[in-house]
Amino acid sequence: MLVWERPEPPNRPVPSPLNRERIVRAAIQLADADGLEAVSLRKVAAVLGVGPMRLYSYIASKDELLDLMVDAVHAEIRPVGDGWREVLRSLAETTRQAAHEHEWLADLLGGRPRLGPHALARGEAVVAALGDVDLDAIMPVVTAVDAYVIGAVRREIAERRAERATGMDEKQWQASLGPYLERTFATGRFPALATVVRDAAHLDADHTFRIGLDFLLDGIEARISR
Amino acid sequence: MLVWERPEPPNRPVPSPLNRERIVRAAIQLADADGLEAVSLRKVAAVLGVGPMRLYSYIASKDELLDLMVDAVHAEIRPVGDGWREVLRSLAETTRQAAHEHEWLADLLGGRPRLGPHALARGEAVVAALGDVDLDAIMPVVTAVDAYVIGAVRREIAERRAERATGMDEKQWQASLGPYLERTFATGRFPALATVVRDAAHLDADHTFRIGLDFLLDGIEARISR
DNA sequence: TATTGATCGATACACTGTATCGCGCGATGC
DNA sequence: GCATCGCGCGATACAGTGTATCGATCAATA
Repeated sequence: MLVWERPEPPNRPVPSPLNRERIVRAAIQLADADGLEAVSLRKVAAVLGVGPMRLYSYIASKDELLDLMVDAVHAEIRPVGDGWREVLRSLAETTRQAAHEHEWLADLLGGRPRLGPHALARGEAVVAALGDVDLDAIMPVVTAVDAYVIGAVRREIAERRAERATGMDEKQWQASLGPYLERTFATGRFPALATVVRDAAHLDADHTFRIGLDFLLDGIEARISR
Repeated sequence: MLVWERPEPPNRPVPSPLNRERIVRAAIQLADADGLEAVSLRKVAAVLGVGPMRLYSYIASKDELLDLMVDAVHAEIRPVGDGWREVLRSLAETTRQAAHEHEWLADLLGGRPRLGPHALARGEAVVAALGDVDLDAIMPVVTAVDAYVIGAVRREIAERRAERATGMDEKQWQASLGPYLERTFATGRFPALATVVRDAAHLDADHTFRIGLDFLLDGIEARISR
């Protein structure tokens, strides 16, 4: 093809000044909008106006990008309060809140060791605020609270998604799950479970989370102050 | 191409009698051997000597297959014991054990509502064994224990994998993580955390799990018998 | 026996993460 | 100032994914 009919190379848009922060922000933006499965290296690169391979100068794999996303969110998690109990409660609540703002976090929490700077800074803040706790008790206590929060948040987000999947509101959800459970319970194979689901009081997500957390904190208190 | 040179259609291997159970078993076998990312519909189908599309007569999507896998494992989880405390402890321990036998379970636990027959049967067994607990307290209590177990197991498996990834044994792990943490702590940005990691007692996975579980059960006991 | 209907699975599609490697550009040496 | 070198970038390629489509095939029916 002759020069004349060959188009000039597009005058490169000022080569996007890239860095990990911009990449991670783009990825988080995609995940916030459309969930974790909307995060592909191609889409992230597209948001940044860049070819996919460009990202590999900054990360070695997609998993690393996910690690960076999780660590970035940990920058928002800073427990506050006086005394170990308030600190741990705050740790749990702020983590849960972060997962509400970034539902994809539920998919990632607990999936890989958190060794990034922001996660470590969070750990530092927690440990520093736990000065009134015996040194050897700190790790088990924080680990236990972390475990509870990870599991509780996962369950909560999973349920929320399932609700949303059937229709938009709780009505549709009950209209679709209710009948299934009703039919299943009608078989008589789960009498005790049926009684609980049908007759026991139902708590909303907030209360459920807090009650479980109270159980745990009560138990910790009993052993700590012993 | 003339008939003469065209090969006869292979005399069909007795069309594999398929059913969900066989499909799920094949998928679990793959996942046990090489992790969840080794489970693709093509590979599952190959194990069964069948085309990939054949599976869609039995499941509507891959997610459904994963749901079936999780439910199948729940058949193994049957808490035993006398009194609510033993039952809940057994529930936690057997779930953890199942995750040790099927590490991929850690990736799935808590990710979707568990409404399958085996999961419900597990729920029935738990609730039935909790006859000594107030009806309205059962859901919150079981939910809390479930949350703790999900989070604790995820953390534990994640750490185990990270260890395995660096080398095979704990030596290599410490040789690779240790220096990183050492260098990071050397910056002086995480003094409290550094003290805990360096000076506090370190518990193994079993103890960590049990201590957290004890915290929780103690807290539950305090509120239940009130 | 001819026709219909359902069923099965090969093929195709859009998309993924990432290895490869030729091109083009900036820096270096003459 | 010019030629050469080296290197980094990113287009292309590859192997794999989940699943929609739809033609061929076979059993059941008229």
